[in-house]
Amino acid sequence: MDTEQVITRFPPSPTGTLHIGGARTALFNWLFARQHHGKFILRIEDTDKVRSTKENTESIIESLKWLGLDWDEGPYFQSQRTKIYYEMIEKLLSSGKAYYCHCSPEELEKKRIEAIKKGLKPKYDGKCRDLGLGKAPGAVVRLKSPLTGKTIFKDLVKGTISIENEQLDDLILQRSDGSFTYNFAVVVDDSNLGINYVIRGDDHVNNTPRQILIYKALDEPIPQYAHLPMILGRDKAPLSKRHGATSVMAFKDMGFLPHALLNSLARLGWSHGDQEIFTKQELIDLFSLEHVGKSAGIFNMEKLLDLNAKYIREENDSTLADLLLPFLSQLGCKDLPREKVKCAVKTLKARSKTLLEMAQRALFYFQEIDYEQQADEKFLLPDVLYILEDLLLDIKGATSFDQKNLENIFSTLLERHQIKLGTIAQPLRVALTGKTVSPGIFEIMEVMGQEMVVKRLSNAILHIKSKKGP
RNA sequence: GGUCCCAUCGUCUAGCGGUCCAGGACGCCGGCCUCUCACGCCGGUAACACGGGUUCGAGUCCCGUUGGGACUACCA
Repeated sequence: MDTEQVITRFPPSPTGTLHIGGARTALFNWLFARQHHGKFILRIEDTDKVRSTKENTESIIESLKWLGLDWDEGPYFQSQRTKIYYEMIEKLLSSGKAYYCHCSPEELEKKRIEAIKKGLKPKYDGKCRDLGLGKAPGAVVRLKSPLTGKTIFKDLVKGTISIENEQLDDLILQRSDGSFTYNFAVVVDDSNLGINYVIRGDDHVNNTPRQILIYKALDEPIPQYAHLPMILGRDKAPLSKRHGATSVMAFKDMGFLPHALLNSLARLGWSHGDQEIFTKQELIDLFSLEHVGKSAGIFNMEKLLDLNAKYIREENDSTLADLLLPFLSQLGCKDLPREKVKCAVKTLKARSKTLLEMAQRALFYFQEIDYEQQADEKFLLPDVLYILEDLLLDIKGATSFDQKNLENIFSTLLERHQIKLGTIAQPLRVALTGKTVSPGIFEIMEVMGQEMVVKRLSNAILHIKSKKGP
């Protein structure tokens, strides 16, 4: 009975797409809810009519789905919940916890500037606080917050935080145009939806006391708070657009596996001893707010890359082939035979950090090749011509084309010419792929198949001959 | 300016007074493996911001300094 159900929430604002900071906040809320068999609610904070877009909302939802962070309720839209806000404003007004203020923005701005000039805190002077003013055009509703005392709360990651109430001013709850401010809407929504754990970014710590005051005025239970440290860019500045691709969808497009991103996000700020790799279930079981660090961190791209490579290596070929197809298609290879893609994947999974990289490396299997200039100059030389010609004969005569048989063909060829594999491996590699780097030559020949190998080898031979010139 | 928060290798971090001349991971540098590149394996590089306390003993507790960040809006 004492175990109240845990209810968390993720409230993105559709003024932009979901970036990794938001994604981590969502992840921690999701983990916490899942671990406690509670509820995770999605709420879209679209009260900023000017900057919010439908596209962003859709993109955020798509990102969350891609990451596999499913929600139990919502998405709720703040823009559709105004009725509740009106009711709560009424409640505060009638109980004397809030009041109308007739001060004009201009008047306030003037006072602000004067206060700053005098070195004072630029807060509202409480002019209309006890005037008992009524509703009027241009009036706003302010919270009548306590002038003395302290507001204290126990943050689950930062510890006890306290602030003198005199530092806080009578903040506006409802604007003169009738719309509601962020701090008010959040409290009303969280309270209304039964949110009892608020896990959010560090940038909200200073808002928390203000929000607690609203809860108190509303006479509603105050949730538990956990403030996560910020994620910084390379330059140690808070993450923003100028740090390049930070949106979750950009990571998808770069060829990252959702779980790799999730794992890497989880380890930014949270830790479980020395463990680096976690399955989703482990994350759910082991996550703990107590082990969330207090200091901001820089997102480590190299580490993500490494994790992604690890997960690619461990993923099965068939799944990878499905994931790879769209990337290949993007690069101009459409309608490929899935089986062949799967074989290609097998040769490339240990050497690709992202799906995009894998697709690029796989291109020679599916597209006409060009010789890289340096590779051509260094390896496609007349002195290996006779070996390649001899090899071509063997290849043409091969009755089966699996790796085992290819290796046999080669060992007799090497024997016959008294050479080592090393002498023809690179020329052959360039002949077949156009590059000096590729999976093992027996692997790629098997995947390419006899016909393609014959063709590329013949082309290379002609190419070398043409070089000898007249 | 005021208020609040933060501070261990380049980066992410372990560390909840002695087991730490500080451990793991990524990166980087060597080596092994080897048909190239990877993978894998082995080894190396590198940090408790500074100054005072408290204590028999401090990376770990307290205070200060310095340096970061957040908030201070009729933005969210």
